[in-house]
Amino acid sequence: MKKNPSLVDVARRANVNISTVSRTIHQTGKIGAETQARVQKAMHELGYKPNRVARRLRARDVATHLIGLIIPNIQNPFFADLARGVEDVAYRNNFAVMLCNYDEDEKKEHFYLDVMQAESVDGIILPPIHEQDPAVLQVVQNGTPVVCVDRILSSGNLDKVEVDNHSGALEAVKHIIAQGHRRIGIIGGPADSSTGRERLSGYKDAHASANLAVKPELVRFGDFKQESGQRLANELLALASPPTALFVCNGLMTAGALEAIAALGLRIPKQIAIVGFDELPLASVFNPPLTVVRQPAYEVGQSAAELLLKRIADASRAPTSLKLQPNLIIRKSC
Amino acid sequence: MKKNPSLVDVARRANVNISTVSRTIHQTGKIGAETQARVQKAMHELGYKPNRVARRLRARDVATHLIGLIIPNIQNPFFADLARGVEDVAYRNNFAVMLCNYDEDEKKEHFYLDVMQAESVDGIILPPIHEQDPAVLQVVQNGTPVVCVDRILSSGNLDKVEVDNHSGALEAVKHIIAQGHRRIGIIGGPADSSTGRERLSGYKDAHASANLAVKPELVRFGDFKQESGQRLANELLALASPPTALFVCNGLMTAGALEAIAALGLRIPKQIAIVGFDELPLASVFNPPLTVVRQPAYEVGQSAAELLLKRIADASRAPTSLKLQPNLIIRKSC
DNA sequence: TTTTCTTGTGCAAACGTTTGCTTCGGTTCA
DNA sequence: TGAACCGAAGCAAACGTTTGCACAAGAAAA
Repeated sequence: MKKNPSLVDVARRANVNISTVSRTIHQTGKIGAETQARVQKAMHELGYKPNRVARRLRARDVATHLIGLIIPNIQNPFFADLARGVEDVAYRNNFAVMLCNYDEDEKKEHFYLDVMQAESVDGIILPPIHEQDPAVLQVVQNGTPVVCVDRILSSGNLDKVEVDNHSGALEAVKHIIAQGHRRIGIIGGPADSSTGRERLSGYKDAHASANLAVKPELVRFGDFKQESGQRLANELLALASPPTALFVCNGLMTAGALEAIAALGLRIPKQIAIVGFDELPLASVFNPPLTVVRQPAYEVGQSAAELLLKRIADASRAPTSLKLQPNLIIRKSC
Repeated sequence: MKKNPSLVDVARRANVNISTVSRTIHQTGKIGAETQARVQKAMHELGYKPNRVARRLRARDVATHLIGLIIPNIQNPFFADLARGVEDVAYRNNFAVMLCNYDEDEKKEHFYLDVMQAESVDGIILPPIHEQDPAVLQVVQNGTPVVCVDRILSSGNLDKVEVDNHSGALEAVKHIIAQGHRRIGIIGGPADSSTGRERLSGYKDAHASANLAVKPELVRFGDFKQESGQRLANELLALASPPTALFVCNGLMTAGALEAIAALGLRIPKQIAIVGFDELPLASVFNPPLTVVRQPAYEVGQSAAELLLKRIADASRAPTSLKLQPNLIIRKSC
């Protein structure tokens, strides 16, 4: 294992003290021009790369150029897009991103939260697993900047970026109703997630504004994974009087529901109409093309990263809360 | 910023030396039973969490439980699956994963390679951007364990996990030929990537074994992103005598090609048949369901992580090279 | 000439670990 | 009664930075 050159090596070669080298790198303090040149030369010759670990250890109070991103599931295209948004902004600002998946598993979320603190990242971006997550609050109290995305935390005065789930769902279900549907099944998210709740409330409000009663048997709660979409769609479609349209609250579950529909041989939209949350890679070329609520996932990631970077630069700024608008893309599935 | 408790705090509270605390944690050296108990108690009361940064700084020669994963694009489902494979294995072994996207951009790849070395990760998993990537070799020479996935490095005797691209493409194109097609367009990957080359060679060999000539105008090279799939499909389909079938060398480009086909209003498979590399989320419920070469992406990630962990544990083991088989899933698009 | 600023540089502490070495009391063995 | 050993715990160095402080030498001010 060849050791990387350190400050000491550079200093020795340039015949100066390590502090001079450090100050040359950071342009802090007064250093004579020709000394700087000598140091630069030595660094170059040795191929010196600062050791980020040592830097982080020493300077708790200084930006270490590392942020953490903890997401439920990288296989969900929504989060993949979001992650790209975060990463692109980070890269432009010379930050590295440490990305972890918690897979909707609270234990895993906590493990990664611990890891990130132990790595002393400059800040963390995450969708909290549910609205009162004491572990996240704990981190905040420790002084680590946190930006919530997608899902929010009920307590805690934090920077956050969310999507207007209520209005997205409202618009979608209004559209479904406008197509003449009266029995509309919903495959929702977990009841304790803010996104799940808000989308459900949009569904309910759309019913209310059309003077339609919500039928409890048409309301199901999934876990945002594909399998639950399939299972719940099957349950709904097996009802004595099944829904004529389905509103599915995320992309993966929509894919699952589509599988169920395909297996049953039902025709879309005649026998069963469907509107899903989240754009999917093949949605526009699907046959029929899918009507979906498109979330600006990439932009959510970007904004969150920008907010986090601002907070890292200035811990005292007032928390900002952004709400991005989704948009209903009407195609042929409803 | 509340400071996390350190070894010193624990030691003070338990009335012992920090070394005793450290040794209690790692069960190294002889520590009396009641001392251990006292230390445990103190750690618990203080909520002590070891500082990973300090640990990494101190112990260059000891596993620091952090591995790096550098991938071209997290928005490509193949890599998302692969990443999950890596992450699951890592998590089971108490390793954290630092994930970065280089977006097929060499400068970005190098930036992240630098970052990971500077973070002194225990090892790195990556698909090299092309076959002779000096930066990667440099890292290897520095003594950092590296496992290549998906794409390989021509020099360097490394652990690697690849997919049998040649046989996957061969089988797929043989199937296309067996369906009666004689003019088969290929939308390939970059010519300097091993995956691109191998898939192309499978395409050629399938032609050869059927005594078919490869028509140069039917061979196009994309960049594994969606846009290029769309553009090249349009080019191919605009030919004076267009292909009757398309073989598309990755999932994102397949989605792009599908867009082009949909825009042209062509019917699959009658007017244009299509087989793509990579399974896609909606492929099985697509209309018609897509015939694809499924790559065991998750398993590639798993195996790579296992290999890397083994190498971290024992630097002197002989490099292992794994080749996983893809399988052709015949559905209705060809 | 002496005093007071600059300017450029070095010294050394600190961050939180891990670990080789030392120390110290107590057994065991001759 | 020593010599030799052993088990338990402490001391201090090291990892590679950053940074407050000290210091020397020359310049400016008195």
